[in-house]
Amino acid sequence: MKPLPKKFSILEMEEKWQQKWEEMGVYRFDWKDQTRPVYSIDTPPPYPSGDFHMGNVLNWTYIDIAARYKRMQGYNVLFPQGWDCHGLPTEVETEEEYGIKKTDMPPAEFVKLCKKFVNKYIGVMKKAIIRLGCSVDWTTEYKTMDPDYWKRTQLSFIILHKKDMIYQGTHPINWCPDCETAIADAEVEHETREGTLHYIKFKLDNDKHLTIATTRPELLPACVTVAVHPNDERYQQYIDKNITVPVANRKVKIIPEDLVDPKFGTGVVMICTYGDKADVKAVAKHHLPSIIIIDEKGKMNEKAGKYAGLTIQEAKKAIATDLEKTSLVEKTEKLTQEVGVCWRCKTPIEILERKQWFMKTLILTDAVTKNTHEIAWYPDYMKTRMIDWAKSLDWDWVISRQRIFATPIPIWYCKKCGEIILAEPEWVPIDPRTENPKIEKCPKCGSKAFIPETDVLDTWFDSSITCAVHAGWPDRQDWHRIFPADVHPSGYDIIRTWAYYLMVRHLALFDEKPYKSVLINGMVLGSDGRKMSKSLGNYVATPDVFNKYGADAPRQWAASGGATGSDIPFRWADVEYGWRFLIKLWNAARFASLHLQDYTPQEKAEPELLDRWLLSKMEKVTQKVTKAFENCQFNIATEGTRNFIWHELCDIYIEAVKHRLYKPEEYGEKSRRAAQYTLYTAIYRSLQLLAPTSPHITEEIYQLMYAEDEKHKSIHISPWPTPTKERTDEEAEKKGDLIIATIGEVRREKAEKKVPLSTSIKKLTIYAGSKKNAQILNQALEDIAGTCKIEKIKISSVKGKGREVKGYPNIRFMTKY
RNA sequence: GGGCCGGUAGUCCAGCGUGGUUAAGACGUCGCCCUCACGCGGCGAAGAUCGCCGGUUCAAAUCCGGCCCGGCCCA
Repeated sequence: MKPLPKKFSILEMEEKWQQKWEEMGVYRFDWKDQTRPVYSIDTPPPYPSGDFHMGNVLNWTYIDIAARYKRMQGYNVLFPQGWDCHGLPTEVETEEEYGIKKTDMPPAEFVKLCKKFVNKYIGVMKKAIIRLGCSVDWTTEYKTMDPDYWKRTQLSFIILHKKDMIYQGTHPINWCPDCETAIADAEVEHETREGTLHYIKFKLDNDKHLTIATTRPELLPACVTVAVHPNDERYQQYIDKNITVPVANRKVKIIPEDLVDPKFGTGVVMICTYGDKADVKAVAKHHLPSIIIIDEKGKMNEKAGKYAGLTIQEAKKAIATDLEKTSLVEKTEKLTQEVGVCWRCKTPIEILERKQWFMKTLILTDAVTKNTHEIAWYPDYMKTRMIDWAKSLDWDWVISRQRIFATPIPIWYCKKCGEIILAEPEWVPIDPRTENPKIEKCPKCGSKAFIPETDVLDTWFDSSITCAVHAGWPDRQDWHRIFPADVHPSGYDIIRTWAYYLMVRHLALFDEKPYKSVLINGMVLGSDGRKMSKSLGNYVATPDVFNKYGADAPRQWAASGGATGSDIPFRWADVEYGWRFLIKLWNAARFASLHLQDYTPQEKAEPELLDRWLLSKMEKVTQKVTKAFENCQFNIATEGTRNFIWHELCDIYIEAVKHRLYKPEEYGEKSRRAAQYTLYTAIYRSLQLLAPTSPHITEEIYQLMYAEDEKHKSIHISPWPTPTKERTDEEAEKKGDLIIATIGEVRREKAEKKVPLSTSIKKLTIYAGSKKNAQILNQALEDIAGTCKIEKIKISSVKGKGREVKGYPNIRFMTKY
């Protein structure tokens, strides 16, 4: 056994082990091993923004703790890591990075730049994951932009298409006129903005009029009906009557509609195609026509009549002016309203109708609900988010996007007859934008000319097959061995996207759920209690934390910051506490290492009362920590381990046995051996319990103190301890507690008398109150004397006077200094 | 408006599924101690009507109902 040095550099130590682990390959998944059970993790492939933030730290710490715990439990753990590369953010950031516009060049050129950009940031984030000490099997690394992954994404499209789970259709979709693409609901943000509410007169047939309130007069040409609340008494008489839409000069019917808020404006609203989602609902419900007057660039089209060619803003002004001229504006007022904007460029989104590709997800809702219930959720209540979300969906999933940097849809159209040509499985990966279908001619009409589908797939279409991809689908025959994944880790904010899309896709593709359990992490809050974000100014950059404290300390923060699934604030004080704990552990181990130089674990020892007390507590905490890890209660596991090490082991046990270790000539060599045995055992156990949470320092101490004897290549592949019956000793615990309480009371008296703890007591007389108590105390006479610096102790079994030991009302003592 | 979560000492955060110890721990505060692993330490102390109001119960931070605040997501 090597003595631990007094000082250590956490940063150097961590880097050293990160390198060695990779060299040793201790975290490789063994595909050939048929003996150990498999534990597979559906690691999120992060979007490589280059910023591995504290939220990622929380997420990956949970994952890594689970991985390390399971590995020690004897599982063959698959901890893969990929990168979710595609998407609009990458396109936009690439444009910024290189100062270009994607329309400046051929798509292929632009894709090259995107890849260059992504690869750069993958490098940065990979470093961060390694620096956090994650036990990733890097031989599994993949990128969703690679041809090999395209192949899988496209193959999944082909399979679903053949299963009739994918269709093309014209539906209302969210559209960003600036980015010129469809965007998903999940990509629409809501902002509070000021608008103008126009009160506009709509003429009735009888020369009277109704006034409607709208913030969007430019949509008048798209107005298809006027609605009032069915119970609104003011307007009962007008229901089913005709009314004329100004500007458009079109007669529409007044309909009753529950969605109308009688308190908004005049209680009469116009339904346009489309002003907002409520319009979409109303149009569908009442089978109204749609008149789309805005084009893909956000300009009015020919259906807007004389306003064609104007931008939305220009049209708004022009129409407002025209209304004024004809005295149809009753009044205008300012109004703050929620506007749906593009999350990327903040342009207000429009709802347009366009031909898109959809996946049939609505028909899977029952299956989603059923499977969600069959999955273990940590914490359990998070499952309702998934179920509520699935049930709340009105539309199928729009999977096509009008972008460049994404997986292409493997579809062509026959130029002559319009026949849809779906790629065959063996054609992929393929890019229809640059390659022709691998057939001579159209199977329907025989034409040899094809038009490629230029739309690409939603990025979620890439990342929603990870469970199958991690398992080796479709290349490995045995991929079902590792599927479904044992755990799907995720933040609760993306349950409705990631967990949901994974579920529907795997159900549709394989009729099987993708994961057996879900591990949820909360959001990381800034010190002000709000979700940490750069724009709020409460942001702490991960490298700042790593550079100061390394990874083990922030991992402690992540593990213990709160219950699994709850939000946790980032506080430097918590990281520092973790850091101080690591130093405490180091020093305790160092103390042990100094006293264990002549110790060999083969030697037999006879543990004394306090030794048995500690060993029994050790078994108890092992049970507690094991149970906590099994239930993903990382905070409970961490707190249990810390308290055992810091308080029971360090503050109580070590202090109480120092005299035995330092003075064998006085207390006996046998007694020293017993203390050595206990220290050796308890420190090793502490390291093991802590290894999943703080992998670096535990490895360092293990290698210096234990590797020689315990002979595991790494502590992280040492077998997880199982408590033994012979070490669990209720009686020793009870007796030990009594002794410790007595020692504590003597110390408390010294504190109250304001004498230093080192002051020796000439005589201590304990009135034990019973023979049994006296017997117990007699067994620990030397421990009490040694710990409290007592020259002479007298123990009487009778009840007596003096200071009462807290929690033991029959035990009292008197001291003489 | 809907869904989910939270409201516990000056601050942060456990406990709440299976009601029953002096409600755990940390930060901070206040004493004392340079005890030979550690002052990035040790020993002590003070500090909580467990959001409010009802109910169930011998007994509620914990179960039930209502209310008030706050957060996240969605509409």
